[in-house]
Amino acid sequence: MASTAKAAAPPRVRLNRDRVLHTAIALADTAGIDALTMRRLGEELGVEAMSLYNHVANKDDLLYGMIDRVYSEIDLPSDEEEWKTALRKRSISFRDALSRHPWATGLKDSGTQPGPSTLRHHDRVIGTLRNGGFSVALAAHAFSAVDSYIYGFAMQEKSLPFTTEAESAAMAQVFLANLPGDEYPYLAELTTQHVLQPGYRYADEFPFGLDLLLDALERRLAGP
Amino acid sequence: MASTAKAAAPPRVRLNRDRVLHTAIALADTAGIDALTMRRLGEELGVEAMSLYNHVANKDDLLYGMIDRVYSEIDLPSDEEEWKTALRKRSISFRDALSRHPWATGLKDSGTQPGPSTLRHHDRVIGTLRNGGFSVALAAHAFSAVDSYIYGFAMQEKSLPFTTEAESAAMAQVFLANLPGDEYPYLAELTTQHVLQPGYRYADEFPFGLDLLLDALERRLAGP
DNA sequence: CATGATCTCCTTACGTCGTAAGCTTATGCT
DNA sequence: AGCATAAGCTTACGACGTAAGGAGATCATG
Repeated sequence: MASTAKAAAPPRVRLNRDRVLHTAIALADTAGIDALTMRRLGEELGVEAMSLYNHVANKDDLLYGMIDRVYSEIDLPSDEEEWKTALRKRSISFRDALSRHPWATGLKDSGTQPGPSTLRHHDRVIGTLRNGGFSVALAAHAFSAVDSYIYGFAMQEKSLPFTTEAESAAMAQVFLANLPGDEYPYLAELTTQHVLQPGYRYADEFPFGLDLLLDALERRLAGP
Repeated sequence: MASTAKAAAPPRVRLNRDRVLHTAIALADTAGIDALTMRRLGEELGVEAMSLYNHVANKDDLLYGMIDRVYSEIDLPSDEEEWKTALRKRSISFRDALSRHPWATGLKDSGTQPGPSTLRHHDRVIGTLRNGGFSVALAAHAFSAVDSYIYGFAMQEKSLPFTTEAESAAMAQVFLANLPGDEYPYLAELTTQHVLQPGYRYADEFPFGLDLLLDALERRLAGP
């Protein structure tokens, strides 16, 4: 009887940092970063908000942990491939990760507390460049250029109010209808002749800029 | 005496949207975006928080207005210069603006409600490319690539916990001391041999990536 | 100039947020 | 078995954005 009572006792799953981070990311992905409140996250985990503080120092710590998890999802550059293809693959993987977790782009002070996955990622990217023949200075320049582009692209993609082709078309129509026809002629032209073309998705613009950068880097590496 | 009373009456300056936006930007610049609350902004203007709502629909509207103001600070590309130099100048002016107003980089949904200055800016940039011989599609690609880079660079710059050379050096020292020596060898190398070199400032990395992109675009324009 | 409408600004209040303090209960160690 | 430690809960506080509605100033119209 005592044992029955015990058996009926809550089959509660203990909380831990991993479960907290995992659920936080899932919540931010599906409901948006604004929905990620301590109370809501607690609810999602069947726990009161304040209990989360046993596994996370505060909300910023939670966010830092989430960001490091996103970095851990990025495929590291292979060191068996040429630097250019290795870097290209990891760049696409990087953008994919930011596209799966749009909230990770533009979190305040995201770079101030880099976690282990973040550091490892950076280290491997720089290593790929160095082993590809880049000087320390050129590797630093290249790293800054490529990652700025990826980050900025993800940011723009996120801030766009559409993602699918149909949404794009709808938005573009509204946009065109609302803007003073001849005041922004080039913008209107680009909208009708590019954005409104069948099959357009902003995400498809990504490889263009990436290859622009990688080709240019290759040239710098070979040239003077 | 009635007149004396009248003369002593509050020499109150009327509020208007322009004053609200101007003061909001100044506040965000000096005290950070977190300090920009409706109450604090009201205080700054000698007014109660709720009075602001006569000139601004809500806080998002305030932020949209601020962002459009930042765009209005960017030098538009001259149409008397070659596309490349015109775009280069405007890109540097763009980054300068984002550097003066770091809060403007990464505000949520910044692109969903473009204001008139934003639209004019985009229109002129696209126009510069079109008149420089870019096809509509190539202009769209180029615009996306360059502005993603600028945006991303500003983002990284903001998220870095240092700006001056002295701060960089101090941070780098702490960073090196704290990270597991041989776990991130390339990162360590880059830090000591690049970041810790005298005269280093991350902002100086900007022209490298920009010229990489512009040179590459020039080549695409000429080539196939 | 008078009078009514409209706009500006203020007061009060509500629900939500992150999280400090201190309690109770569960776990782990000796 | 008994106790230290950790995990989770309750309650509460101050700050936030902003809804509702009142008071005073300003403006439009006769």
